[in-house]
Parts: sequence; C-alpha cells; structure tokens
Amino acid sequence: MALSHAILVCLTERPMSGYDLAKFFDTSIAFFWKATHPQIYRELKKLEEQGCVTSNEEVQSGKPNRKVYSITDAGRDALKAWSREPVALPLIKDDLLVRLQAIEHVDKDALRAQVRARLAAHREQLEQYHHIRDMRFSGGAAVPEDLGKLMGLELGIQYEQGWIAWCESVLERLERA
Amino acid sequence: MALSHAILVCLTERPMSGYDLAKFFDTSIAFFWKATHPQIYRELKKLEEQGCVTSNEEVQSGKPNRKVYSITDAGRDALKAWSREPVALPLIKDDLLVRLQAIEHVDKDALRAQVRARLAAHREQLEQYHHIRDMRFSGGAAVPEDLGKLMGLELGIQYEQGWIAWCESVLERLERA
DNA sequence: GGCAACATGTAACTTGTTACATGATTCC
DNA sequence: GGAATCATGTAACAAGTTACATGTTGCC
Repeated sequence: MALSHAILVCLTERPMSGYDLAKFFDTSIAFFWKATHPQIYRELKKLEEQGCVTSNEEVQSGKPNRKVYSITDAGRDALKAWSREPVALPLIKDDLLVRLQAIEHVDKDALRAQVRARLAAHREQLEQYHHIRDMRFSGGAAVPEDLGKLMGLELGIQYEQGWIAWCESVLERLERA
Repeated sequence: MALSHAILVCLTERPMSGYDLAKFFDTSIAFFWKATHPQIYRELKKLEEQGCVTSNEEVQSGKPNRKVYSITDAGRDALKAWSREPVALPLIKDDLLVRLQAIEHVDKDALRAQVRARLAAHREQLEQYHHIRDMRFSGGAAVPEDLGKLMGLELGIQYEQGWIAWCESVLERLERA
C-alpha cells in the first residue's frame, strides 16, 4: 500500500539498492515510516513487475553484486496519482501509553525505568535532528526542493521536545507517588 | 503481541463484550492503539484459550446475545509480566510526511488540501480531549488509579497542539510558494 | 421503506516481523 | 579467531484490513 510509495519517494532522491533503502529507512525517513529489509526486497520485486522501477546489477569485486533500482516514468506517474488520494491520520501504537492506562496493574519500578529509557531515547533523537538541521539547513533557509524535508525535520524536532517535556513531568509525578 | 495486552488493560476497567471493546478502541484509547473488530474477536478467542479471560453469555431479548469477557487472575499475571518487558519506541507511519519528503513530485494543490484537512482533524481531536479533561479531571487532580489516564490525556493534548501549530506554519509556507 | 445501531462472527488478503541462509572482506 | 559490514534473499509466522454474512429493533 503505502510502503511501495515510500520506496518510490526514496528513489526520487537517487537510485538505490535494497540494502541502501533498508539503511535509508533506518536513518533518514525512520521518523515517518519504518521498514525492514525482507519487506523492502519483497516490495521492490512487485514494483519491478509493475514497471515502476528498473534494476541493473552493478558488479563489484570482492563484495557481492549490488542490484540498483531506479524509478521509471511510470513510477513517477504512480507517485503523482497517489499524492492526490486522501491521507490517513497517522497511526500510533504505543506500549508505554497502554501501560500508563492500567497504572494500578503494572510494575511501577519497571514503568519508571521505561519512562527514563524513553526520555533518553527522545533526547538522543532530538540531538540527531538538531545535528541534521545544522548540517543541511544552517540559516533556516532551504531551496524549494528541500522545503518539505525541512518542514518534516521541524516536526520531528517539535515532536521530540514535546515527548521530552512530557516524560520529565511524568517521571516527577511517578517518583513522588 | 501487544494487542492482547491492550485488550487485557481495557478489561481491567470493566468486563466487556467484543463489540464494547471495538467501540472502546475507537474512542477511549484510540490515541495509543487502534484495533478493528475482526482483530478483537480473533484475539479474544486466543486469550480465552490461554485462560487470560473468561466469557459468559448475557441473554438479551430482541437484540442478539452479548458475550461478555472478564479478565482472570491469570490474565492479571500476564499483564504484570508484560509490564516488566522493555517498551518499544512508538512506531509512526505518516503518509503526509512521506509526501512532503518528495514535494517536487506530488500534486501541490492536493497537498495543501491534505494539510488543511489534517489541521481540521487535529483541531477536532484537541477539542475532544479538552472536553474529556474537563469532564473527568476538572481541577487537574486525579485519584491515583486515574493518574496514568490523566497523563496520557495530557500527552494527547500536547501532541495535537504541536500538530496544529506545525500545520499552520506549513500551510503558510505552502501558500506563499 | 431505508438507514443506523446493536451484536457476532468468517474469509481472503495484505503487511510486517523474526529467523534462517550464504559468503566475502576488513578490523580488532 | 571472531565480530562487523557489505549484500542478497527466502520461509514461516503474526498482525492488520476489507469485504462478506446474518438478523433484530428503533427512528425518520
């Protein structure tokens, strides 16, 4: 469904192998979409059958060969058609919030440790986003092609800041109780 | 995996039928976890086999019978054991952010309309959360059992406010371009 | 008469996860 | 010698979605 479109979006940037895509999903666009490598290889096969991407094998000495995929005109058309469809609200699945809901039925020490771990993860993520912003968008201005990426990054930064503040306030209250 | 635990959490509140649970997932805890009714019925069957819930049929005149599920002691134990496991970072899948990433390859009018629709959805959600907060937690104080629910609600409110601000700033920039 | 809500479920399908499988090179 | 990185994939399973199926009551 949308994974195929996310892959096409990545390939508008530059041609990539399945391996590259897996890493790209793990780093660059991990905030909006996640995918594991079996999923990516499976989807690339389908996209190739549909003619949305083409592959060509790059022979490498020593290392195994790379199969590099590029988006086709049909792929670009599919992307544009998809962009006109209505968007779904992002789905959230959060273990930690579910546990909070049943606060009287969970292990409170474990919960505190989990909130602390979450706080640390959000702080780290925020730092990474700041780093990317400083590297790619220093000054705040972006060329038109990159405006969307900058806005995505701004959302990420705001999102992490929100979580950090929330975790801190939750920890305070949990430690008092 | 975690859906079964989310169901158990709901059942700590009160016994419920599959239908009730589906509505509960749709309203109360929709922010943390979503589930459709076929999924819920399927999971309830498994949970009953494992002894984590028991069901008893409530005969109703006119309407079809309700099969009401209650959590068992084994279910409560399973919940506590699960609460000690490490939590995963919440996964996000957001179509809109993916489109923004490829801003030069999407239909810009459609994108603007989608951001406006998203903004409206977040505003509506925020209003609902405010309403719940005013109804259930007026004054801000919560009894210990409800503290987790209040904190979850606070996160929801903050989350929606963040999205609203972001959508507004994005719209402004998209309309300028 | 038609639609919505109540109430339960199945079937078919698509997505997503985890583990397995292979094999070379480079770094410690 | 062992672990990590590069690079591709398959198989089995779990989770999630969509459409189908049935039948009543109450409201407009």
